[in-house]
Amino acid sequence: MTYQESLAALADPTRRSVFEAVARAPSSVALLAKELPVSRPAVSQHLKVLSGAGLLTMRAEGTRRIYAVRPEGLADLRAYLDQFWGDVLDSFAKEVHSKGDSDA
Amino acid sequence: MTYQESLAALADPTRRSVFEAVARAPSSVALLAKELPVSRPAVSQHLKVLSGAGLLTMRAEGTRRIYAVRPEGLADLRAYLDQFWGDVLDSFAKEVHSKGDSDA
DNA sequence: ACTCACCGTAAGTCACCACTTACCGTAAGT
DNA sequence: ACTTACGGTAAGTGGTGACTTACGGTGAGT
Repeated sequence: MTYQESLAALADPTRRSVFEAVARAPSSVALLAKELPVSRPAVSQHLKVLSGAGLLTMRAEGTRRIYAVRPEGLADLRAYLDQFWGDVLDSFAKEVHSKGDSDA
Repeated sequence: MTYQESLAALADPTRRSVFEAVARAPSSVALLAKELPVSRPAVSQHLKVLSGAGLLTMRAEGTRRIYAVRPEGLADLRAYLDQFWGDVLDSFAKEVHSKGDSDA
């Protein structure tokens, strides 16, 4: 149901980098900010968006917040894309019928 | 390789509506503009972006341009998402090892 | 040849968003 | 108790992009 937010979240290059880094290995905010060309608050904001889209989960560890990928978020997005396969195949079938003559 | 553009293209709600309409059935620009709450030029611009991302194909039919979904574009996006499953599973494995004690 | 429908592009405007600096709260170390 | 590291939020700014109207160019019908 949140595939819209997921798409919007992953559309931004920097935010996608954040997501990819977390996917490689769960990490803290400061650590992510160190390996990315943006400030720590920027990373924090991106993590908020990604979490809001259901793509990440957060776990507190002292003052650190460890972010990790939430597989269900990825699954939702995949399901949205897969939904089109049927439509596309139908469209192709109709195309063939309206143009081709190999009816039977 | 164009999954970045595909994500950016599908991130916009209106443009996603255009894509979904085309997925239901290949259509012309004017026809799409009729069923959407935006002007014809806006639709035309969206179609340009979607085509540029490799998500749509175009076929001329007189003065009409019939747009249809390009399955490979969808496949590329799916492949990008699937790429993370391995990473996520690895992360989980490491998480278990660093926290759990059921080693053997 | 004229007209009409279809469509892409140019130019301009407005809203949104990614980023920064500054600030404040909180948990751990000494 | 003090200091230090960590991180979320507020406020302000610049750039990008989605939309509009206006225009030009092309193919089909008469």
